[in-house]
Amino acid sequence: MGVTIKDIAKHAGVSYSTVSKALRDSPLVKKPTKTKIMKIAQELGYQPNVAARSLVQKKSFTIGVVWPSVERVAPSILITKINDLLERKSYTTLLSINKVESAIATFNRFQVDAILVFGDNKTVLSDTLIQTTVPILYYGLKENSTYPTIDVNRRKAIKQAVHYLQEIGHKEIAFIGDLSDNDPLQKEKAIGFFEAMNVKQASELPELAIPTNGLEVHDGYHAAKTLLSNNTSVTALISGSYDLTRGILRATSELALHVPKDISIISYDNIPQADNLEVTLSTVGVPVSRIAKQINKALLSILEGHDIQDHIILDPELNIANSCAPFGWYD
Amino acid sequence: MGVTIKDIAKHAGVSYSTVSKALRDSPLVKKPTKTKIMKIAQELGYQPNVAARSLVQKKSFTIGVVWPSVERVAPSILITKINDLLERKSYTTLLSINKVESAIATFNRFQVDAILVFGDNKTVLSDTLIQTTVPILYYGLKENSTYPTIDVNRRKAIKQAVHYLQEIGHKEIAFIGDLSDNDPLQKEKAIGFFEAMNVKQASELPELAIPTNGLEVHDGYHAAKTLLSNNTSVTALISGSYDLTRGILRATSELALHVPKDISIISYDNIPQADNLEVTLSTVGVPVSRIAKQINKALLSILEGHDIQDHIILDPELNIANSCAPFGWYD
DNA sequence: AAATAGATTAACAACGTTGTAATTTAAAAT
DNA sequence: ATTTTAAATTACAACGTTGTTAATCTATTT
Repeated sequence: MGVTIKDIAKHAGVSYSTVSKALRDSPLVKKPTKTKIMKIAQELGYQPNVAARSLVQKKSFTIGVVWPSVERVAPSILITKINDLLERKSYTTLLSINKVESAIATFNRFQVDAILVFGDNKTVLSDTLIQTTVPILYYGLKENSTYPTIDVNRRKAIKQAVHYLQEIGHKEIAFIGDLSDNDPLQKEKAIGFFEAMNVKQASELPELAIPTNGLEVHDGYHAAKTLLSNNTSVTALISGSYDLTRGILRATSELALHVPKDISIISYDNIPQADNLEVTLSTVGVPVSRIAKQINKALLSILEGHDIQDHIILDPELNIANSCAPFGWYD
Repeated sequence: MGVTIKDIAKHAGVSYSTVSKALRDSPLVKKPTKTKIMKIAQELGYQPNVAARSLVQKKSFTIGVVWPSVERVAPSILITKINDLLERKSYTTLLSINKVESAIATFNRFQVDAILVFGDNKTVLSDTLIQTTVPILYYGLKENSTYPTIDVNRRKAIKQAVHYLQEIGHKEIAFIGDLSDNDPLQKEKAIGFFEAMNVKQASELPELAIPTNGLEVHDGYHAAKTLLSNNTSVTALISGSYDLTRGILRATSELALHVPKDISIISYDNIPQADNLEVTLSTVGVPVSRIAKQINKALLSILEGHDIQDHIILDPELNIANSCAPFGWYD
């Protein structure tokens, strides 16, 4: 069925080992023969057989990505970027949406050169449970992994937001986000808020820590609407996610509140601005592009056989745009 | 590095070909030896090498899925289901998020047994452009593919919706959806509406064909709000997508309109009900589970070497729940 | 006890590729 | 013209697995 180097060899009247070398652009074969062989390969539509190649080379130039939760949007932007970055180094990425263990087993059988696991804040990745000869990199909650891991400091991000707002004079700062104990990822953000506000838990800030039922646009809308209809003393708002923020902005516009004149808003976020909202958002978080670069770097370092630092926690950055104003600025 | 059958052979004191047979559960090897070998394989953590196996068998028990638009939610539900279905037949699916051509090339090199391409209503899949020895199945707009294809009859779906509403007495039926020419997928739905209403284009139904700017929740909300605030003669609504419907329902609830008392709503849809909305939605469309089954069937048939019917267009079905009431029912 | 059939196991080529060693060819130096 | 040296090509083993064929072993039958 498929065209092999032997077929090319016959057509070119050379040995198949010459063909192999020619196609890999080895200096061991003369230019003219090389070009002749290349041309024939082209014409025959030759595709190198990965199975055969990786069998002898023990390398497949492929990265396996374990991605158990296809539905989430944020990681898909990340994976796209990483894919692009790796492609430039002539690596191919292959995704599996199976359960972590079975995905890792599959990738082992396929002899991928490295495995990148996207953690979904539930699955714990412990080296005692997993059998792999392929190096693994984990992107997700550091607490969930005993492998080299890249994580994001969400707690610090929200703290930064609080401090920034305080610096520009705000006192009554509210946080809208998932305050439940279910999602450790979201919880980190809440803790960041509590710590920055010098309290231990939500109950100490009943009017400033606003819980949502979920992370959808509507949840933000709802929370903001109830908050802003009741408590008018709040001058600044921190949103736990981009979607929540979109809902919040819809609420403010319905209530005829101007951002940042009537209220300052800063959003947790690490995805590039998708919509064109009325205001450009001030945000805090680690930009996806930086996460992608970091993962890429770690991956390449692993591929070169280096041992990498076990846990890398990325520091968030403050991105000041137009959705915050100093307290009293418009008075 | 990895454990091979030769390692197992040494430990067991048998030849490696016996090990191979034992692991494949061949009747050519005795029970006791078989179990002994199995046990040793277990202990050593043996993982069969796909490269070697597929090299000799010319089969990899793997399906390559080309998935250029990771972000979209609908296909991810589908891919998950297909993955599950194939897993039962001991096939593994591997996704690529690269461009169609390069993804197909990759999968050819990997010698996958079949390729499933998810069309994203832009990319055309023409066999004159693509080089592959691996059979391809296309899921997407039939117009975009010269390969065996599975598509969904969106036009018919909307027609069904109109007819159903007419049957239960409605006359003033509006359609909320993307009416632009950009997205051929959405356009099919609009055409379905026009045909069922016996007109040629949107301009003939200025008050019933309501265009949206996009397909997000908010777009549905906006369209419904303007429509229902102005034209009160409309008694039934067809929504072009599930997200739009969610927006529409928010609008009706804000306008204190009761569904289905004040207005009947039927939604185009082929995803399982995600949210628990106030009413259970009457929908029309091909259920994902059926699409998944169909794709699975086609795939398996291809894998067995059968030639399959070139284009399969799935017929939508009407799913009657509680969001529609006969005209005048509550009078 | 010898012959024979049947059941197990072992040997080995093959899959398509690469890297190394061996060979041939061409060029340079005598 | 012959040897030496370098360049270009070829031969061949190896990667880990499977399927086929050959070689053992073990009962059975005579």
